[in-house]
Amino acid sequence: MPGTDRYQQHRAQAIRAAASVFSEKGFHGATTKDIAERLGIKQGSLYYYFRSKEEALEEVCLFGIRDYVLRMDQIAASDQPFEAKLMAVLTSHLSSYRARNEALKVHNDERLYLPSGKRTRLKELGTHYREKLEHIFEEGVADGTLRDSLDCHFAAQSVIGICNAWGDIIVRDPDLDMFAVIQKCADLLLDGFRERRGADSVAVADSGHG
Amino acid sequence: MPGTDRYQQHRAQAIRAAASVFSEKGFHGATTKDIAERLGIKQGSLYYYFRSKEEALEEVCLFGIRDYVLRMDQIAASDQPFEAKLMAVLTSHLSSYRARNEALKVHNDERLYLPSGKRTRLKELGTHYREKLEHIFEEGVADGTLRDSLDCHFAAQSVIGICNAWGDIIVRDPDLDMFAVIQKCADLLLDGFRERRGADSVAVADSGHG
DNA sequence: TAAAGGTTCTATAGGCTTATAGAATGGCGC
DNA sequence: GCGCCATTCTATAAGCCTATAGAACCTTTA
Repeated sequence: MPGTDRYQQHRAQAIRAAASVFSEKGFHGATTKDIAERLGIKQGSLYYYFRSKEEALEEVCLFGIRDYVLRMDQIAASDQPFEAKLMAVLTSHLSSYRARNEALKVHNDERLYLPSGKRTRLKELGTHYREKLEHIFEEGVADGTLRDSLDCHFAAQSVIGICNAWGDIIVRDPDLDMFAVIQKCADLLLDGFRERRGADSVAVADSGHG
Repeated sequence: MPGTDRYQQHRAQAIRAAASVFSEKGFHGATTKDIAERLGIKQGSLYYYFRSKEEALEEVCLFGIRDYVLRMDQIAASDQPFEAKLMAVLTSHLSSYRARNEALKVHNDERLYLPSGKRTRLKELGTHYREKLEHIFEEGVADGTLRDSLDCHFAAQSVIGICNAWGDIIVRDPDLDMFAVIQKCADLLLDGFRERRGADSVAVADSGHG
C-alpha cells in the first residue's frame, strides 16, 4: 500500500463512496458490502483502503469538515463588512450540502458514534469553526452593525443550527432555490420576522429605510 | 396479551426504554438486548410487547410526536398575541427535549429508517404541526406584527430547525439555562441580530423603544 | 389447593456482518 | 515472455442479532 498517487486517488473515491452510503443509511445501518458495491469492488477488497469500518467513518468525517473549516478561515480573514461575511458563511455552508457533500452530513449526524479518542481532531476543527464564526459576530458588534447585547456564542450556534436544518431540507428537495433560502436566512438573522417600526413608521407607504 | 391496564403500562415502559436506547445509539446501533436490559428483562421477552424492533421504533416515534402536536394545537387555538404564541411554541418544543423526551429526538433522527408505509401517520402529524405553525405566522402577518414580505413556510421550517438544534445542545449540556435560550431564540426570530436604527438612533443612550 | 392464563425465561435457528488469509489478476519495465 | 508488485478476488472464521418455540414461573380466582 504505497503512498502512490493512484492509491490516494482510489482511497479518496472510497471515502466518497463511504460518505454516500453512510449519509443514506447511517453508520450502523450501512454495511461494508454496501460501500464496496457503490465502488464497484467486492466487500473484502475494501480493507485494502481502510483498516476498519470505523476508520472509514473517521476519514469521511474529516473529509466532510476540512474544506468547510478552510473556507471559514478564508471568510474570517477577508476584509468585508459583516453582512458580506454572513452571506459568505451561509453560502459556503449550504453549498456544501447542495454539492452532495454527503460527508458534511455524515460528520454532523454520525460523528458521535466514533470513540471519543478518535473524535479529538474533529472536536478541534468544530471548535475552531465555531470560534471563527463567533469572532465574526464580535466584529459585527464592535463596528456597530450588530446590537451590543448580542450573545455571540448563541448567535454562532444558531447560525450553524439553521444552516444544518436548511441543508438537510435542501438535500431532500433538489428543486429548492438555494440562493433564495440563503437570502431569507440572512434576512432572518439580521432583522428577524417582525415588521419594522421606528423612523419609517411615519411614512409607511414610503420606500423604507432609504 | 390482553388490553389490560397492566399490559398497557408495561408496554409504555418498554416504549420509553426503547426511546432511551434508540436516542443514545441510533436505531441500527441499538440492539433488542440493550432495550431489554434497560427494562430489566431478557432479550426474548421484549417480543411480548413488540412484534419486531421496527414496530418498537414506530411506537417510539409516534409517542415522541403525539403530545408535541397536541400542544401545538392548543397554542394555535389559543387567543394570544403573536409574540406569546411564539414563546409558547419555543417553550413547548425545548421543554420536550429538556424533559428527557428522548422519543422526540428519535422521531427527528431515526424516523426515516421506517419503511415509507409505516411513516404515513408520522408524516401527517409532522405536516399538521408545520401547517399550524405556518398559520400562526400568517396571523402575525395579517395583524401587522410581522412584515408583509414574510415567507411563512420558510419561517415555520426555520423555527423548527432552530428548536431542534438548540434542543440537541440543551440535552447534551444540562447546565444550560433553557429559559435564557428560549428568550434569545425569540429575540432572534422577531428582531434578528442587527442593531436597530431609525427613530431611536437619535437618543442612543436612551432606554430604547419605550 | 388446583386450574387458568398472563408474563418471563431458556435455548436456538438462521442469517448477516466484519475482518483476515491467501490465491488470482493485471499492468509495466526489462 | 517474465518477474514484480499493486490491486482485487474468493473463501471463511468468528461473532452478533433478530425472532420464535416451548418450558417455567407467578398471580389470581374458584
